[in-house]
Amino acid sequence: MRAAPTILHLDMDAFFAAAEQASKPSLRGKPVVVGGLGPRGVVATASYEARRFGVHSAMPTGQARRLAPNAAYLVPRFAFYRSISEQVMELLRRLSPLVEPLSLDEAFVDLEAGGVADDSASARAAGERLRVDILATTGLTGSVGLAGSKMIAKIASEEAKPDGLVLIEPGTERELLGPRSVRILPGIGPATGEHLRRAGMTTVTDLVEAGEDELVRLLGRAHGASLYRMAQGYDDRPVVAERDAKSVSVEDTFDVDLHDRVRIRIEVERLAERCVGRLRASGHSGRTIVLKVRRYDFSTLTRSETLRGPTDDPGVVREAAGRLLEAVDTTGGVRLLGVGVSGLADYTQEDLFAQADAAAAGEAGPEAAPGGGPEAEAVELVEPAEHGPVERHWAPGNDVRHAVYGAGWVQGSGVGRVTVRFEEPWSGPGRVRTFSVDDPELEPSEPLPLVRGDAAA
DNA sequence: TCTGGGGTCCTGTCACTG
DNA sequence: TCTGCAGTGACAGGACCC
Repeated sequence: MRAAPTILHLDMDAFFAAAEQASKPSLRGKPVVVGGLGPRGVVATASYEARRFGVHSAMPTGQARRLAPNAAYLVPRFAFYRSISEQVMELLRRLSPLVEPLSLDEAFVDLEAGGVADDSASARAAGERLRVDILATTGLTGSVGLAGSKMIAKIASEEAKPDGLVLIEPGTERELLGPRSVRILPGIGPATGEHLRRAGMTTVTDLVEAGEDELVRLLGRAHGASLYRMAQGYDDRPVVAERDAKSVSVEDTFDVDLHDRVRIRIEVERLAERCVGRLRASGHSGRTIVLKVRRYDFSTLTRSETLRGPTDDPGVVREAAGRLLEAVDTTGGVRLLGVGVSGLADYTQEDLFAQADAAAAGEAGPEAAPGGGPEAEAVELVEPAEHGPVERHWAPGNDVRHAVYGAGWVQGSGVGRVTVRFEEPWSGPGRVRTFSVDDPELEPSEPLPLVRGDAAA
């Protein structure tokens, strides 16, 4: 808790949908839904126009289509959003060296560490300047909350949405929180909210009046105690710039439940390979292998196995995941499979053996030959090469370039045809044309920048 | 057309160990 | 030698967040 509003929380407005609208002029002002488009997809982000129809995040896409049948439905383009996010985070780092990203579209900034004067006017000026810079750099809007703690700054940015700034003066937290629903506090989701409601607590004031002992009795030691503090407006969690990853995992939900045991085994092995790919890319190895299975009835179980030492060997992870699968009953069908690795280290058991060998042979210590030699090569993950004619996949929303008509994006595809709208972020709404899916003049392409730079002008 | 994907943290239980 | 206890690590599940 600080006596000055020096914690800033930035939340980009409807980020994925807004990025798509900025990149596709014909979608501006229209309902846009970004998410999984398969039979089991869910909405990642809905534009404010789509929210007016009742569409919101985490809603099944099928339900969204019933509510907003005329909205544009697009698959997420994470690489594109990441590139915009990096620009935004760079602007935040100009404000302060202490920036804590929470996701692609959200971050905390410690203004005190950035030398911003600790008065409300200075904080507000820094926040407003940031919003202007974000709009100029990315063409997108973000909402800013300023307060003396992370919790209140986050609540403030929620109040500020869309495209606004709210500053909450330190000292006024309790009166702000008191009448609100308990759900406003971080860590209270649907289950805890219902638990508290059954105990007769619906507002933050109810929590304060119940007292710490009662909350601990209801919710457990850690959760109860921290909730009691939060309900009183106390939150002294610092802004933390660097966070070490604790686990790496991949999972897939299948369009249709899997029943065939052989197929399930193959999918688990594929997931294990993908997981190790991610693990290696992050420069880690891990000791505990976790298999996740969601069954036909949505019940989820996990099985884990801890190895003697950390590994990043795809064969070892594949075999461990396979062993864990042996112990799982999959009759009835499986809708999701996942493989994860936790207990992360930045070395492997093999490294230790290599070090021991080197020591035994009287060689130099572990600092020798950094990144060189055959070990470094072994860490390279080789993607399986695609050979022969590959069927191109024209996902809705993806960028393309046509030899004659230029830059555009896929509006839809099916029965051997792909429909493309030709427009650029800085053009007006463009025209639509339809091609054969194997038209040689049509190519997938990289996203264009949202704001036209000098080079592009 | 019910319910994604990638994480974090906490709790209870059980086995092992000194 | 037996027993009880406390501490610890592994494991499984649940809740939450974006």
